[in-house]
Amino acid sequence: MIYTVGEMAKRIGVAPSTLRYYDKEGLLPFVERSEGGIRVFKETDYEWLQVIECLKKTGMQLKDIRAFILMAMEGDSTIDERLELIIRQREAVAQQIADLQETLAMLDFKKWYYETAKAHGTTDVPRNITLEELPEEFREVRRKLRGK
Amino acid sequence: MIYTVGEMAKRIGVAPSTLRYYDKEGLLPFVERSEGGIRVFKETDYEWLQVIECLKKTGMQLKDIRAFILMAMEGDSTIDERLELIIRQREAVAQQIADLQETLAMLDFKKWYYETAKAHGTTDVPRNITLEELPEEFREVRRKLRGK
DNA sequence: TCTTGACTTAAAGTCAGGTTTAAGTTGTAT
DNA sequence: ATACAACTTAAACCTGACTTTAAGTCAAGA
Repeated sequence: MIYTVGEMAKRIGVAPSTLRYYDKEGLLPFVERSEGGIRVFKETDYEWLQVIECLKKTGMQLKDIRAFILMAMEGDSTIDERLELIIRQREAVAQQIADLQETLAMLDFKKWYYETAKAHGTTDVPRNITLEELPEEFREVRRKLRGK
Repeated sequence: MIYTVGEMAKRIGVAPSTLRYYDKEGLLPFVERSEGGIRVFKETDYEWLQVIECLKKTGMQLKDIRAFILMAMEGDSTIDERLELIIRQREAVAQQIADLQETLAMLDFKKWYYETAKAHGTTDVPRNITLEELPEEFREVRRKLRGK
């Protein structure tokens, strides 16, 4: 099965202009052309696009994704380099998850804060609550919000 | 304790120009000025800046953060609205974490892929492995990468 | 008082990651 | 053979979030 740029764009869920832009930026060196110059996407190209999507979700920039793709085009001589890059990116994503979990803790505190405010009709109550009255799970996060 | 824009920027870890930009965009309506027009940050302003940083980390846009800050300036009449916004943002962050965990699974597969390639000197081995030989934990993610 | 560093503003510049436009070409269906 | 949708390119435009620049003002120490 082969696809045009529009069909493949639909399949992976991006605009056709986005795939053309990626091609222009050198991220799609594997895409071939018809006699008339029309892009022809193959089934294996779908896998490459999935890898690009995956790396994009890790927060990697397009120029770094291009470097990875070009390495892959080089063949087996770049296996070590590609492994190192994947390991670094894995660590980066693990860190992003840890950061978001901290953010979630802040939001859980704010949720409690506004629920308590709602129950009393004023934010004065949660704002002025003593450390002892504050549910234990929120003490650390309130300390952090108010500075050292 | 009071701070100038430069001191407060250092304390929260952003450039002074960023705080001036936020002020220009209406995110800092609580910041007062000296006689001569110099911004004077108070201790409670630090808490606001922490809240702004927290909401930024959730992926919220500056214009939406401004709306939240302006609501807070309105006082207790906006408690319900603010609670709803916090709940929505909490859900959004929970979703982001779930998405990143999927990405992490992809990277773990790729890590195994390149480790196996490294051990054999070629990506042919992990690429052509049968579904039965593939470690069970990676079967789902490989299926997803290759399309339905 | 004078110097100096940090402050002020408006406006322009930067960067990433696209999207849109304009003019032209390809390829399929009738 | 012709129509028409979908393709092609280069170049301009857009958005968000800053950053830099230029010209000028404030405030604290010598």
